[in-house]
Amino acid sequence: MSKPLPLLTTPPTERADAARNREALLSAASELIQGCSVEGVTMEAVAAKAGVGKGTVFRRFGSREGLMASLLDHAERAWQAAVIGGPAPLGPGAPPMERLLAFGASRMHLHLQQGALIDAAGRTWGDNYAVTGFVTMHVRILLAELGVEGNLPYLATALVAPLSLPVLRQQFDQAQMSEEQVMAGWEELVRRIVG
Amino acid sequence: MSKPLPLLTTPPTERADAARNREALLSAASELIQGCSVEGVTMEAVAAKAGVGKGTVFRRFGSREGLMASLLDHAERAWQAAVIGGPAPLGPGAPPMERLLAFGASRMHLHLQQGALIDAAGRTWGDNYAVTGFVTMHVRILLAELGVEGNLPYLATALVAPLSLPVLRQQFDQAQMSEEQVMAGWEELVRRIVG
DNA sequence: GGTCGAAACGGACCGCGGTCCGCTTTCATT
DNA sequence: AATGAAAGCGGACCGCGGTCCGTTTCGACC
Repeated sequence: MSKPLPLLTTPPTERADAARNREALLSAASELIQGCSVEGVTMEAVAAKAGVGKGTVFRRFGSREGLMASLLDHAERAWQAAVIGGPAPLGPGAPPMERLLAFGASRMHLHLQQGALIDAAGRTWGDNYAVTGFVTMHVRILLAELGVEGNLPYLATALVAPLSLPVLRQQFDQAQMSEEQVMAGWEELVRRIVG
Repeated sequence: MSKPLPLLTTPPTERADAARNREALLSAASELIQGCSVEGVTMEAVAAKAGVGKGTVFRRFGSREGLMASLLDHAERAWQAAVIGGPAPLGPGAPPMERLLAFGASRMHLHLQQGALIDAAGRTWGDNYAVTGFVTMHVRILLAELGVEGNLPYLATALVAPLSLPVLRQQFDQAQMSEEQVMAGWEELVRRIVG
């Protein structure tokens, strides 16, 4: 019996040992970050803790930024799953405006929680289309459900932009705002744009 | 005759040789960046071109990011001067809405022009209050002149956020937007917020 | 089970950012 | 002009991110 059409399964299959090492490295990195600060974690330390050579880490993740981005990816997937199929109001089921406000609060907290990791991942994460694309698309759909008319792609981007880490930092550290104040400001922005 | 109240002149005076070296280093860095890409310019190369030791560069600017931020500072000062006292509509004299739209276009172009430098300066630049503070304050004042009511500090931040480099990159590289499309989107955002 | 090509591995090696400390320069004071 | 102390200087040195290439391991096929 012929094997089931390789092209339909997983064309560029990852070797078993490679997959094992990827998991070991992600776990090792995760644990080391618990212990020290993110900046204090070196690639050599991660490799050692995972029991592999340094070259392997770079082969798997390309760079330090790539490794950090992979760690963020886990949290991001969980968050996206909560948006797509989790409990309301973040997930489906609540009215669009409630969902939108829940989205803003949730996204803000995610960015603050993962702040150090986001910094460490740099543009490898920031330019990740799977992230920015999903987020703006979600907002865009909610805006459509709210009956907003106009340039929805741009408006969605404009709503997401003030939730970015640099902006949040500026508001907390320089403008001395509290999380509640930031969320209140964002809600006002939303209501102005929705009209 | 006593010297003129040191506390009122320049308490932490910079020594003459130090000032000379600062200028030499900034010039050297500037010229090297013309020749190579920003990432290709090393601190040692800057030091060598300026005819000083490597330690001096770090003494003056603290870090590579600090040096890059100092380079950006020149362009930023010129831009702020144009906003404060340059020709309309960016400078004073034009109606607030015209000034605001000119501001957006000008700021966008500045970010795009200095993109590589902004990346290289990292948070040393991004957390610079003299920059974010000036920009949001300017927008805030224009919004006030336009009779906008509500949380002006937040609205100003929300208008500035979509002009940030990561957002612009996302729009150009991922969403395939042209500069005109981005500006049109921003203008629509402005009109919605101004009402 | 044996064979073979491709993929993965590991650690020596390199370049750059950043630090450190003994030496030199500046300049206020006399 | 002499002087003393603080500020500045320079380059050897360190650690980490990233590369390279000879060796090892996997797994597809016989």
